[in-house]
Amino acid sequence: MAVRPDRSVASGTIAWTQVRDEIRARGLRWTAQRRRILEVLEATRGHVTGSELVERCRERDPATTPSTVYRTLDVLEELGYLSHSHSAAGREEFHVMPEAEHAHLQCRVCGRTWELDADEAESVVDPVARSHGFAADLGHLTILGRCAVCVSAEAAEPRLPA
Amino acid sequence: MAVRPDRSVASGTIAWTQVRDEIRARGLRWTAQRRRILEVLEATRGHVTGSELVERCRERDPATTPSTVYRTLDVLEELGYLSHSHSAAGREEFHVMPEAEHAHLQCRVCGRTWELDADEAESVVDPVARSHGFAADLGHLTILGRCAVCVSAEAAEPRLPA
DNA sequence: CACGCTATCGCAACACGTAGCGATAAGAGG
DNA sequence: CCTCTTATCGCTACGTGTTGCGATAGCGTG
Ligand SMILES: [Mn+2]
Ligand SMILES: [Mn+2]
Ligand SMILES: [Zn+2]
Ligand SMILES: [Zn+2]
Repeated sequence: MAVRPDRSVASGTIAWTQVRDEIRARGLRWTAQRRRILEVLEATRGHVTGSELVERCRERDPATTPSTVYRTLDVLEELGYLSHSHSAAGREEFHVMPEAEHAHLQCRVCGRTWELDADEAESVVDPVARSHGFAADLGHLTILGRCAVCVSAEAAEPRLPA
Repeated sequence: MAVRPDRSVASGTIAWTQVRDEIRARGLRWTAQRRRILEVLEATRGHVTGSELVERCRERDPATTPSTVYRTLDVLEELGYLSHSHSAAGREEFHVMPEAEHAHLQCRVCGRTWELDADEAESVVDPVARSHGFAADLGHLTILGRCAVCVSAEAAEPRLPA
């Protein structure tokens, strides 16, 4: 559904003049609120939650309303400028224009996360593509579990050392 | 972390006398509220959200409090009698004593879900086990995407038929 | 530039959980 | 059966989003 437009800028950076034009071209409207959200996104790297973005918008304009921010994030995701996955807690985490689609690994013990590049993510979902004809949304995928470090820490300390 | 005790009952059924005994053995307490939640779970098949369980408890006792239900669900999951994954919307979905650990496929277009048996789920997470030493939590895994039916429907109807 | 359509806004109410707190009661021990 | 410890309860307030609605304001058109 989400269309990913071509981009002429460095990866990880939103070309906001392009966003503005595309929004207008679709009969949507370029508003001060949307421009502000885009500014915040421009200054954002990596993963962010919606409430973090609301907070950052409020730093620039205390009058910022959460519903406006969340609705704009929906629009931008629909247009392909954002994607999201879910943290272990189930909360949405937005990715600002990831240079390439990637999936995630998150350790439920230490909380650290890793990104799986497109190739590796592809090899993960290959079995379901073959057996079910299922077209997985790689960017949405987060695999929860225990990382190598935490697994071996558990093995070393099977019970509380009395 | 969650310990999965041996069970002598049919799969998909909670042996609530065993839950009671295990709760007491751990210094926890067997209360009327917990018994009621167990009764509701006994009558439940497949996947359920927390709010659905609150609602079903209220049918039996209108005085049911959400926080009590959610806290009990946490306890039962800790003890290994429940597991949860997340729907496309990110909400928790509980599985009552699944006969075997299984992962999920969910179509974001039609909403249907499929269960991946343990073998298939294993083959999905095998690449990350090999390359990262990552021990994935299969029961928590939901792969979102488009099912075979919806993919071919899209291909057949590339644009709105004018 | 003024007009009109309607997308978007802010607000208030709601939904779903979570967390802290003082009161209650489970249940172990005598 | 009484006592004591403390796990659990219900309550309230909070956090994070979502939704419906009436008012506002983009922006395409003449
Ligand atoms: Mn979860
Ligand atoms: Mn999602
Ligand atoms: Zn870890
Ligand atoms: Zn489908």
